[in-house]
Amino acid sequence: MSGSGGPSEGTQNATEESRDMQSDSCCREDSTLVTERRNRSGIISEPLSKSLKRSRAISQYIATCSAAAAVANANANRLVQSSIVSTGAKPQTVPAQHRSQTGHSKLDRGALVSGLLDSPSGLHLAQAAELLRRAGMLLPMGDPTGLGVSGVGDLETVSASDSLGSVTDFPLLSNGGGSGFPFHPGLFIMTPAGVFLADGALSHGGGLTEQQQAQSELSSAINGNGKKKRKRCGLCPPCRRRINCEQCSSCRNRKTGHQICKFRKCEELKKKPSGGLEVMLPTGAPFRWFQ
DNA sequence: TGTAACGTGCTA
DNA sequence: TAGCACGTTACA
Repeated sequence: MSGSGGPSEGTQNATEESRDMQSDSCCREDSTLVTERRNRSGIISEPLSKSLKRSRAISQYIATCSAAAAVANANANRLVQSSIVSTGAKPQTVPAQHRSQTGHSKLDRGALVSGLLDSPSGLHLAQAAELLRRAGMLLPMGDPTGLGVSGVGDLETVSASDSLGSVTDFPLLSNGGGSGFPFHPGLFIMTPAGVFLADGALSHGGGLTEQQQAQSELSSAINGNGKKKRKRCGLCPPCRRRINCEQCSSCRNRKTGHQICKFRKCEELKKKPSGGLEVMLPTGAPFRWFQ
């Protein structure tokens, strides 16, 4: 709005920034870039520089970086397909191109698992998984990527028996072979802030302290009436970016704008909180839990 | 207590 | 509808 740099400059900055973002957050942890000012969070305030001259559109950047998540999703597909069967959604095959260009092997296990949980629909599957993990309730170790799909929406307690007829609608939730998810869907409470465990769920296992912690977060989310501040997903390319461009309006107006650098703005937070129960499957197909 | 950053209303 | 400004929240 200030137009200090002129429109064309802003565009170029964006593309240059994007190029940098690609190399910075996607495939490497290049410490050579981080010689600039850092805040205590490790965020670098770095003016756009010559290092950004080889650039590409942010959309390209995002597409490329999303490949890492795509690979993770591909792994998850096998597991999610059983759910897809009940929804009619058609699985997609991740292009081999994505597999070859990701270089995501540097991602640690946690990030990979989180990637599997990441939902482009703005839902907080990663948060839900974290809560589950804390409560010692995540899927058996034999299959760390064995994740069910879950959806969030307005504050709502979900009863699978009421809405779905039976747990068989959730193949991954079936405890039949000992590798399924051992909890009834009705034990979950879905809120705009994420998926949480309902009271009874925590009595099934896990350390008491962590149960209480998860329960506390549950209460917090509920008492907040869904108004609780959303947090950055930490998984999307912008979130993984650690450099403030110092050029965008948010950076320039940081003191008054109180906004994060536009290039670091979480993709999930850009979206409006979902009001429905629709989630995006790793296959890219929308999936509505109920209705 | 300071900083970072989300939510939201206002304005162009 | 996007961007800005301000209030507010979260966290170290």
